[in-house]
Amino acid sequence: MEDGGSGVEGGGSGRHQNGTPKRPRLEDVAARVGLSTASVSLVLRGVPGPSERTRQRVLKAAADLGYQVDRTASTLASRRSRLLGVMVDIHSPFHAELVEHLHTAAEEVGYDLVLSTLTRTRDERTAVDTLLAFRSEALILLGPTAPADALAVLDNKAPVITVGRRIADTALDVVRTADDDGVSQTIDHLVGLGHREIVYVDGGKGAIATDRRRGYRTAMRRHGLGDHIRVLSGDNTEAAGERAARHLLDGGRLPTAVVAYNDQCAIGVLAALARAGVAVPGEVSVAGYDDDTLSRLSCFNLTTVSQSAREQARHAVTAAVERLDQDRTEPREVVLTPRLVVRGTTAGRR
Amino acid sequence: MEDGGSGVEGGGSGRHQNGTPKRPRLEDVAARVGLSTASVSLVLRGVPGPSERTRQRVLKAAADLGYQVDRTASTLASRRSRLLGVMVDIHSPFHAELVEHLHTAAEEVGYDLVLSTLTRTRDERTAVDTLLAFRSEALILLGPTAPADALAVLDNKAPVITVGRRIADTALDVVRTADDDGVSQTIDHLVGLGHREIVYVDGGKGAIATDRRRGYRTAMRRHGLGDHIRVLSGDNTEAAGERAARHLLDGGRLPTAVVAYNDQCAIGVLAALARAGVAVPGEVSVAGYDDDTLSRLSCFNLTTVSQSAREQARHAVTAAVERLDQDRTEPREVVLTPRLVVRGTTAGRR
DNA sequence: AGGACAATTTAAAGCGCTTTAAGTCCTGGT
DNA sequence: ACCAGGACTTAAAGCGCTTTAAATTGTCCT
Repeated sequence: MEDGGSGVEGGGSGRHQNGTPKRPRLEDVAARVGLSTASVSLVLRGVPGPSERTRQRVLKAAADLGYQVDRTASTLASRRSRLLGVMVDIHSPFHAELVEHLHTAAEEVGYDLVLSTLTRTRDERTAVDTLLAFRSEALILLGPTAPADALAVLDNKAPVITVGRRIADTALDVVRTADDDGVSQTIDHLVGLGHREIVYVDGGKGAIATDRRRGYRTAMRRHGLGDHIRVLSGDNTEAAGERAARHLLDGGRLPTAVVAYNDQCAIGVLAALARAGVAVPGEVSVAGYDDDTLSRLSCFNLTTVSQSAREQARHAVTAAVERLDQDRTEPREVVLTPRLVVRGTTAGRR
Repeated sequence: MEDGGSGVEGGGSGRHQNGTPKRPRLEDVAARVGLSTASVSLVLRGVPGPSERTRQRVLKAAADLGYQVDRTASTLASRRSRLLGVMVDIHSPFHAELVEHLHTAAEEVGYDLVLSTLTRTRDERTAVDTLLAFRSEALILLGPTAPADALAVLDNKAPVITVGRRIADTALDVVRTADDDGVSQTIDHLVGLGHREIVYVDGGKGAIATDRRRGYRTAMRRHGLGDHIRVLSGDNTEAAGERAARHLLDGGRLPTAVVAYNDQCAIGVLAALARAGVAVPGEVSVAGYDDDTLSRLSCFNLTTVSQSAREQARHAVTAAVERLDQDRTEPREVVLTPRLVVRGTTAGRR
């Protein structure tokens, strides 16, 4: 009861004016309870040692003062930021999902996230430099496009965990799904429904596109449909899907199914077919990839492939923690199996 | 030429192992050129004073060492983080756009951004605490839902700039667009095309929804169409749009135009109408709000209202800078005029 | 040569916290 | 009584940088 004063500070007392924020420091809390900053620090971090009585008083004082630890100071002092730097493309719904799960996974192991985003005017280099400036202990890069050797150099500054992209023979940690497997599952599904003429709309020359295309080819051959393999050029846009579909429509005979590189592209296909009066899935079945928010819209209800964001996020965090706290040094590649999500755009042959 | 050594450090020399990152410090750079850390600091920050020769040598040494300033240390030492904390909903395409412009605007005035996102398990409180822990000098909150008084309390810790939401009589800075005006423009457009029976699908009870609804009512009356006012309950989801449209379809007589609270909702309307074989815009015109990525998809090509993300972002950063560097203390509210984007879902009455 | 003055450079004191080694107090045991 | 040992506390030394006041040079006059 010998505490000097109590209760919340007078309203508005801490108002920032003339650039004098007056944020309470550890020392202020210490003074309030007549203890050293060392003890207060111990209590606030939950380190065992301080007595129960001290603990209570400190906690109360901190709450009264509205004390909040200053990360910059504690990072500097402890030589640990407990921060995982995450590079994301803020326009990607899939990245959004990953970030969501990264947050919960990181929290469980006592780490925080700092996000740095790619934009039209902000390249990967800038984004990563920002993460490093914050003293991130590890870098989780979502779908980086930088060349493998650049990533390897980066790895010298902080462990790099690449998510969603295959990287040939490097010492980096990689978490991804088997893209070829995903497309393969789609083909199996379609063949199972009786389809034979299945066209694939390509996604360009990236590592991911390459894998998905391979998955298509391999699966077709496996089903003895090597002669029906047909790849139309395209990319990850709706426009590409439309173009491909129009090409098919102009070509006279339509295939019975179209598998697109991703959902955006698939939706372009869908739009073009609808405009031409072709029934989906009545006359033609269509499938995408990514399980984008788009694909779930009831007006599309697109059959697609889900990439298990949750699992990828957890593995990425685990990989980081192993590097940081369990000094693992050999690289690890985690390849997850994607999951086919059958919705309304695929059906048996008429 | 008296520099000790030169060129890039041996490959992989800085490898982190056993948690010993060995990141170069200012002192290392200083030692390399035989100067004090004070001089190096001056050069690296571009402060005038150091001679040209010193400048060159320091810059080279820093580059050779791969030196990168440690934000935590400089923030602590300078008592300035030059950081603007931004709270975003990472799933929102509109926020994504805002962030993109916030980045460029902030960079122009020498500030950096730190992002903190809302997720299903991460509330506004947590997000804001994180921003404060990083010592953000101002908080830019995108579409916060916290009550006005909670925001006012927050404002005592750092200037708060609320974006995209109206806040009644507080001392906070607000940047937003006139939601009522946006809907109003849509109505004007439709009336101009000859429509009279225009139904509005509501967005619920938030501040934004209220404004938009009011815009609808006011505009209808202004055109002498008070008798035709008809508001269907709904929310910000596709499902709500479908429900509303089905209600209209079941009701027998269709209106000639439907204006929805937002694009998601409008797309639900579109889907339901399409399923029922109603031609858009042939029989019924439809309009949304937000100029969502969705609305631009050629398969929707939705007439909608754009919220000028770029301008809102610039104003938000300006407001923050005025508070921080030009000690403005009176609150400012910036209300921008939204812009109607006429696309393919609205047309003259048949 | 001597001194005033401008141009550079730097010593040193922190920023707000963590951490380690060193206390300070009590309890008991003997 | 006295001391070992446990339970708490705390003094003090940084972390990697910025910043201010002061020191060091160099330059130019008279």
